[in-house]
Amino acid sequence: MSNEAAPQAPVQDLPEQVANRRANRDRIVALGHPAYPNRYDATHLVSDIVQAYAPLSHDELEAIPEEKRRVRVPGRILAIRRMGKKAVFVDLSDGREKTQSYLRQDALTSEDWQLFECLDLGDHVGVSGVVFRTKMGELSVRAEKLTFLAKSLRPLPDKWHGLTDVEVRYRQRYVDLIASLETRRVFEIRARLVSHIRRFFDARGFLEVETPMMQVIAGGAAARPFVTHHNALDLPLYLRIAPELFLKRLVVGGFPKVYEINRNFRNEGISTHHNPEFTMLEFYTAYADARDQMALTEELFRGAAQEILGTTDLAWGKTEKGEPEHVLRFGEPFRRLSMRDAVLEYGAGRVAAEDLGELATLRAAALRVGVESPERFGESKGKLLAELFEAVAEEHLVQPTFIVDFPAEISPLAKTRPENPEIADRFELYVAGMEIANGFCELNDPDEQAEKFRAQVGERDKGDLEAMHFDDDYIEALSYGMPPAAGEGIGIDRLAMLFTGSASIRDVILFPLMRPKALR
RNA sequence: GGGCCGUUAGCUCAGCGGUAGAGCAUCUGACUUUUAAUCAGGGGGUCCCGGGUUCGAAUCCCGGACGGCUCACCA
Repeated sequence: MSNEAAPQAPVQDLPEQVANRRANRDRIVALGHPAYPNRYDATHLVSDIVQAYAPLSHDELEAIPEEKRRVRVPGRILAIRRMGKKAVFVDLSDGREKTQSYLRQDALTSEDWQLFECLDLGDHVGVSGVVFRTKMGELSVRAEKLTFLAKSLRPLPDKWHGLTDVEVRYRQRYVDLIASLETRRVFEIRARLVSHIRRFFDARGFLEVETPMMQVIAGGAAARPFVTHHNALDLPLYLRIAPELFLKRLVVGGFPKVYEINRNFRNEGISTHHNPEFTMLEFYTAYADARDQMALTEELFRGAAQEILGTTDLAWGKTEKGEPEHVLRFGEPFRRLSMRDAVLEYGAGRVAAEDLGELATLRAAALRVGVESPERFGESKGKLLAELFEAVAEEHLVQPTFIVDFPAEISPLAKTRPENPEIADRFELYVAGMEIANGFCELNDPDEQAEKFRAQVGERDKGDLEAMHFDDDYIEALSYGMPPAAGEGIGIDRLAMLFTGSASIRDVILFPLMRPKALR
């Protein structure tokens, strides 16, 4: 903003309400008040007043000496109800709760009354006075002194309908937050979720770490990265698509339990389930396998729901009547289903067991369920099975379900089952038709890992932009010996969607990526 | 990227070929315990942008911008 000349429009050219507010700000300054003072000596926030005094009746309040219920409370003005020239009710908000203040001309100095005359909806003020109940029973602060705290130069959204323009809600989240308690609730729940996760892992002896977000090789997942450049080193760098390979280096280094909660960046499409930057929890447990991680995951989700929402039954979706379409039951054991069985169960009538054996029959089945040009997945039966799964089963996995027994071909960082080298010891958790978590027993044989990297490089040479690079340094790390370990990634944004009943990932990200409005 | 839908006052919306409207907000006036306060009156518009059709376009057609949903891709 500072590099462009932003000429201030003449007052007469401003929108009417902005011009009025600027004029009021000038008047306030003329009355001797700073327009934007540095501090206010508050005794209570609005919520503190509600908490402390709401339980008390009119008589109980009056029984308390006035000097014991004298407060100084700051807040944003959300409503002004004038009762003639000499009395007025002003609603004050701290963002969370509201309380009203009763201003009488004869209880204020004439200077303070003049100040009141210059106030607009949205301004911040401090009210000093005595807590009481009106004859309508409303908890109020009878103002004795008024302090100006900050001017709002723009009008707030409609007090009744709020802000419904989705675009403005995302672009100007601060306005959304002012206007919508529900939006505020979503982000409070998200914060409590992250906080719960930290406490959960800390309590179990996991060490929270931070690993590079800028990487020379963007590894640990199949995705296209963002590219950037370090000037002093003249070095191309990638924003990470996953922390995985660094976290496992730490397991090699002797931290048997580590976790990280941080941003990943993937240069791919945007949708109701995808934002280019998203928050991922990854955690690694030495000496554990996929089965152990699944148990830990159930425990984490169940405890979080109980603590944050007070129930393990989560409402999801809305019917036409406005009732929840589903109740996600986190209290019951999560179903476990092999990818193969999921395809057969949800593709019943379209896909049969004998289709899954040969390349040709897999391709035919894929075509039948709507996968376009299945030959683009090459000769990989594993990729075709995964495609079938996504086409046929994914959207139906509403209740928490672990999909297990992934094809080894699409799991280049995972160990295979001891009894079957074609099946990875891997799982993904699906809830509400979304992939929420992905975990597996980590491949720790450096030679086998090198082999799988080479196969990935082969895929990349054939044009798969999401195939992995060969990471020499990671192979070297493994060659020092990594204990058996299982790892897992959990998408925090999607989990927050489940916990808040949000249909779009943009509703749980404060500032989702938006295309710039216009380049001037 | 494809399809469908949306963009009108600060906000929420109506108007869909014939002089641009309502509620809230704003301004003026009445009211010293109201709470979506009430009552009376006034002001406020690049109808997203650019073309076209028409005597006449917010409205119809074409192109574009931004957004939502959805399909494709992904986590």
